[in-house]
Amino acid sequence: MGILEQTPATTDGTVGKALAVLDAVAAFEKPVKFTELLETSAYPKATLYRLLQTLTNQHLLVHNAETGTYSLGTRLIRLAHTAWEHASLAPIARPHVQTLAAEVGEAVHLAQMDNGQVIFVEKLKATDRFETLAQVGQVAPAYCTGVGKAMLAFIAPKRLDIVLQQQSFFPYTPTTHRSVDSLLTELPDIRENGIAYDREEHETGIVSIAAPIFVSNGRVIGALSVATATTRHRLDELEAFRASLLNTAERIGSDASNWHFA
Amino acid sequence: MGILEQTPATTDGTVGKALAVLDAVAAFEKPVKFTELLETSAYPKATLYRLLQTLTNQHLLVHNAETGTYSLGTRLIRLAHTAWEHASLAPIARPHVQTLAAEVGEAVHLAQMDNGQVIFVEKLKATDRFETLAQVGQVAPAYCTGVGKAMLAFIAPKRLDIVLQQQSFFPYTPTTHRSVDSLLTELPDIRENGIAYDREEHETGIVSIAAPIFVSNGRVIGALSVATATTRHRLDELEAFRASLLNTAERIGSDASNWHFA
DNA sequence: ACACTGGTTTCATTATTTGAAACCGAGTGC
DNA sequence: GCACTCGGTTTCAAATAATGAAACCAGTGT
Repeated sequence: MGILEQTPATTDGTVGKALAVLDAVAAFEKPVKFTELLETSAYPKATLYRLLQTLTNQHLLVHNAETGTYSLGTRLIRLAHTAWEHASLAPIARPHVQTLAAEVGEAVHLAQMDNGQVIFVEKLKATDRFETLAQVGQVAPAYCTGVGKAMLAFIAPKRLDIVLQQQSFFPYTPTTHRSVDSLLTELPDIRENGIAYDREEHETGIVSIAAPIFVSNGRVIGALSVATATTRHRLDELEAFRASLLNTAERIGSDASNWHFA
Repeated sequence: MGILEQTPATTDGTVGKALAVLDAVAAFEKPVKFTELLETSAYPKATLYRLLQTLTNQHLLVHNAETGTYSLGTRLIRLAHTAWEHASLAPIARPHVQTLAAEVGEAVHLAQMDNGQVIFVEKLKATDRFETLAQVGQVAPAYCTGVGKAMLAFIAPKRLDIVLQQQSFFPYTPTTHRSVDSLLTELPDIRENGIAYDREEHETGIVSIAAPIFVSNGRVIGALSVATATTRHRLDELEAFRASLLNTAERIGSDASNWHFA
């Protein structure tokens, strides 16, 4: 496998194609008509048609006969529920995250690395009664988030290379890292302190302090952060949560070690 | 298509098989070894092997090299996030559900029908700060839940027949409906009142009052319920929430009508 | 009636999937 | 050390499913 793969999605077989179509549907913000998809997708009419049929049969998509549109099906939600419960750190970490959230009174985020991106598997905010769960499952870039950088700093060099290539370095804000090099200079610091900061790099007005989560053999399996709006706290005030944060991350890691993460 | 299909899962193509394998993995509570799956699955060694590889390539599964186990991948969580946001009632209903939850001070559940089962797309509890979101995506039987019965009472007769066949009528508690007939006798009541009750039919000590949610053309698209433990309230006390419940259901329905449900 | 647009089906061709069997590497017991 | 089993992986010809150009069907507007 070359350093730069020609086709990133090595379209393995029919399943790959079907999944690509599924993603295409997901990419639209709303129910999508056959023709709209046809323009997007690389497959000829008949093929696309059959793929859609298959996906619909499988309840991954739902076809609304009246409007002739396709949207994502409920099977995905069901699957994801189990995925989330079994494959993610969330269930293990939940009690610890809750304690931390209650203690700091700010939003606590739990994230994992997913194919170069950061995926939030838990978001809790003690003050606000509701909200939160709308965002579980959200993804964000690794290079400009606290949790992302916390993980980047500790993953194996070989994987780091790959992941770095997946970063876009889009300049979300003035402080966003705009190149691999810029990002790389920060990582040693993070490694030394075991703490990463998001200095409004992803969203203006949002800062966070993040810590990696290690499993017993030393591998990073996720990261935990306390985030706040600059209108509420300055970044250096988050420093106050540093000890609790590290502590919680530590505890989650050890719990995870005794469970399904090697 | 006969009323009773010989093969319920008409294994369409490779995609169907892959999905079946995915479900098989999901069915296990923990990371699963190749051999364990082999025993379960109907496919020969080589085939299963390749399907697993494909799924892993596609990040639907994750393969842990050290322990040689497969578990559900993060791509599912990501997909489901969008599925949940776009395909479910949840985003539309959220504000209304929140208001209701705050008002009644009890757990509010929002559910949709999914292939004969009830799938909870939102669960909120005003008192308890956290909890809840662990359960979004959970499924439950239709015949013994408030939301389930609320929907059953109003779906098209043709669909009702099919859905009824998908019910197990497992007697969870003494009050659980134990046959189609038993359930059917209750539906007219529900239709008349526009309200369904769960009289500890699914779980001892848990009762609920539920209302269907209609879209402008009269189709049911979901149901809303207020649930409580019998230790906190008796069923007839839930009656107090009836008006608010119906009101909220109504409002969600009309919002939904103006959006992607015909 | 006529030409379109949007979706569905046909059918011969092509490429993918299939699975029995062979293979491989790492333990394990002897 | 050697034969042997236990996962897991790969081979290769045969079987099957996917493909896509084109034909075909509604509806719909004109």
